[in-house]
Amino acid sequence: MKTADPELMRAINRYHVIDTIRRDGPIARVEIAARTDLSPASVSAITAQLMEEGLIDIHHVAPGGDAVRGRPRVLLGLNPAAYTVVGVKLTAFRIGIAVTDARGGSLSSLVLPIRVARQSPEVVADLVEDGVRRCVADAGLAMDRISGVGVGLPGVIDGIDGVSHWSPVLGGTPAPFAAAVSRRLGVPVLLENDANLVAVAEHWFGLGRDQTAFAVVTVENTIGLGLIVDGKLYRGAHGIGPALGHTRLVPGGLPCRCGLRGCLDAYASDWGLLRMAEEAGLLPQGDDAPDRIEGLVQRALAGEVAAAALFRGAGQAIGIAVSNLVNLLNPPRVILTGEGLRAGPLLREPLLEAVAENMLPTLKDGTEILFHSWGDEMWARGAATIMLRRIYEAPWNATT
Amino acid sequence: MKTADPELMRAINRYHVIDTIRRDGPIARVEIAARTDLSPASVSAITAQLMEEGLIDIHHVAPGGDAVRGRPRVLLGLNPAAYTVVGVKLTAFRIGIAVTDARGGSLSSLVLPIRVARQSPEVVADLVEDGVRRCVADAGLAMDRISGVGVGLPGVIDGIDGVSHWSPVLGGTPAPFAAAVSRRLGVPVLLENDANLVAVAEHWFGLGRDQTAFAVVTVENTIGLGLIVDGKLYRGAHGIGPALGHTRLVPGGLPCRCGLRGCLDAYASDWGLLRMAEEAGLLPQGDDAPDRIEGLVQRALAGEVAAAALFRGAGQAIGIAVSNLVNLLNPPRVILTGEGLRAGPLLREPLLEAVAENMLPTLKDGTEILFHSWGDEMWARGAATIMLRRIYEAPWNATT
DNA sequence: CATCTTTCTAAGGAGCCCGAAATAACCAAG
DNA sequence: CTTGGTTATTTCGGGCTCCTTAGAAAGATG
Repeated sequence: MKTADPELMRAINRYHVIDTIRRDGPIARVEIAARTDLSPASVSAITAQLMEEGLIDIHHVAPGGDAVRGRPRVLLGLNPAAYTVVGVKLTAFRIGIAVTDARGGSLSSLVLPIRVARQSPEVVADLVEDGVRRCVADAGLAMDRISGVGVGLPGVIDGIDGVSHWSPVLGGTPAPFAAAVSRRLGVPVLLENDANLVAVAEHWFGLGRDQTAFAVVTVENTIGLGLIVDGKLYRGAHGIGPALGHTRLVPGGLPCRCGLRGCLDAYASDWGLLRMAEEAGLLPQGDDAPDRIEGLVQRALAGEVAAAALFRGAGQAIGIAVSNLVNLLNPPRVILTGEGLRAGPLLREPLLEAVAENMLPTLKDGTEILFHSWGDEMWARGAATIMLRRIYEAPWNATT
Repeated sequence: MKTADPELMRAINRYHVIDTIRRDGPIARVEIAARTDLSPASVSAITAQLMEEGLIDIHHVAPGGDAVRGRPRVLLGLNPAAYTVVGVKLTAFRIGIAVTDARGGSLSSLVLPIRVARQSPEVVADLVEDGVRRCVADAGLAMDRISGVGVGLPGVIDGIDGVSHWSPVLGGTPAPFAAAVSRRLGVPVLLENDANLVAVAEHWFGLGRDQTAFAVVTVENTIGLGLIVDGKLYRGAHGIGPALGHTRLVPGGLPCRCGLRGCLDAYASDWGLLRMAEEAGLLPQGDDAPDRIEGLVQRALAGEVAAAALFRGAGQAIGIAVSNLVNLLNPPRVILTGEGLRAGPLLREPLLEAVAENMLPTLKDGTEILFHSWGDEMWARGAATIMLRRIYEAPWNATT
């Protein structure tokens, strides 16, 4: 057990300072002191050390608060150049890679349109290695400038040990993927469920910046869930995070990849939509090429009734799952995101209706449901963020 | 924001010491020092203060650890007499009251067999007042010896502000019940969802003593859920805890008290069982007197097929909900408890089958499902515990 | 140049932790 | 009964960080 010694005290105050700078952008020392209740003297000492380490830097000098007189405030901000990290996102169809700075800004990016799911984890690790080396070179950097790699992928992922227990991308056998990639690249690698990754990114850079607890639902090839509780990523047993896609929605319903029946995934994920479309004769049997789901979306948006019904059903299913989530856990905010929202209002409206219909009336006032559409850069931030978390991690986690 | 100063440091270490004493029973100072990594000097100082405050006391003197030589260890334990609190449990049929000491030991108890649900919150507060005064007198104490009252009841309860937003006991209009009782008795009153209360009690005194995260499912007049995450009670928005009873199990299924359809409560709570029994012609229409559900249990245990089917169905429904909970949140341990388990194996077996059938195979190894049957004294401990939590609360919650 | 605000530096004081030494309590052998 | 060995607990001094206060330096305005 970590005891509380002066070192921890320093670490806590240091964390408060960094966190304030992160949250409230470029900010003057006096202002930090006011918000953290630390004395200006302490803030000065801490920021001096942070600057020496390169974690923060001087953004610019601005005239004082209300009055324009007096010595101008020196605004401090996170130093983008403090760390360079690589974000990797694995989906069934592609490997996305981006090199980002410490603020989540993208230095270079790369997409490998590869059907990852048919390859063994060792092969995937090889592909990731090649892609990362390429992308780092594109950014004009050497590998030794990279502080770490964050890999996000759907499935049951042990983010602490870096093991994929079950994933549509890496298969059903436990794969120590983080170690595999780390061995190849010679830098630390963190593996994380993609929804967790998004949750952390939302917490640092997105709609969760000012929140201490919220839920993120990702709608993609699978339906994922990330939870921030008490400002920290929620993990269940053994480092495995939460999952929404395999809640039983319809007992004895459609079969799902996981071997169970009636999962949300079978009704609302890309995978499930394709299965249902095949079943309904809308699509021929086939593999899961990315253009198939795109085609289905286009047909639905163009007004094809049967296709539209699928997306409406998916929206409703997600809506029920979200309302269950709200009834169960009552998070103050739920952020919906992911490529699966591409069907737009077609999916969104039945989703919101189902939420309204199934949420306990008592909870309606206290819960926000938000949509957040991301560009490609945002998941890279997410992957980058899980590296940053290592650096900035709140110290009192360590006390138990 | 609370800054980290020496005071916080002390508070953290003090908490670690108390927590170690709580967990590992009567324990010597050297042993505390070993487990907390604090120096013997610090442990000595902290325990001296705790003894002065009366929170802990000397249990007895035992010969040293392995060898019998040397100065004997002085074993320290929580002092039962440190605080006296009253636990109150409200259900639809009765008010249970117990006076307990700081270790959860019962000094006196009382059950008022009153159908609480038909009375207004103000009347219920009057009844609680009378019962508490009686029970405290029975214990041979004066009211000014009581440090506080903890009230547990089912429903959507804001445990921070002490407001019942929706409850089968206090109705659907927000009722500031904690304030109402506190005004009458002149002592602090905490209101809490009964499942939260049980979760905290399990954490302090029961099957969650050694755990830092687990879930408690209570099966009674309603199905409740309490979550301990990171050693703390999980609360959603606005102090309202989680709830399992109103997850949608069967879309468009049986109507539930909450106004929705297909809730778990409609299938597995006492309330739902009675409704289904009436529907099936097993029972005449009637109110919810406690003997009705008891009668139904007896008939089922005696072999009446239709009645038994109801309980099997309830077990299955709970099993699905629990597996959803596990698939969703993956808590390392789930503790099932409550009077609703009175049907025994009749309910338990289909429940465990449904869990086995619906849980993601990957999670099976990491999740324990336990049953914990309580006597009446245990909920009183629960109610008492929420007072204790005030006293012992982990200090680093305060830093954000 | 006077004024004003921010930032830095320095000194004094308080609380905590830790290590070392002292003390306490008991056992066991002589 | 005494004395030495052994382990637990307490006491004490040094060192760390924090806070406050005060003052000086920096940088801008008027």
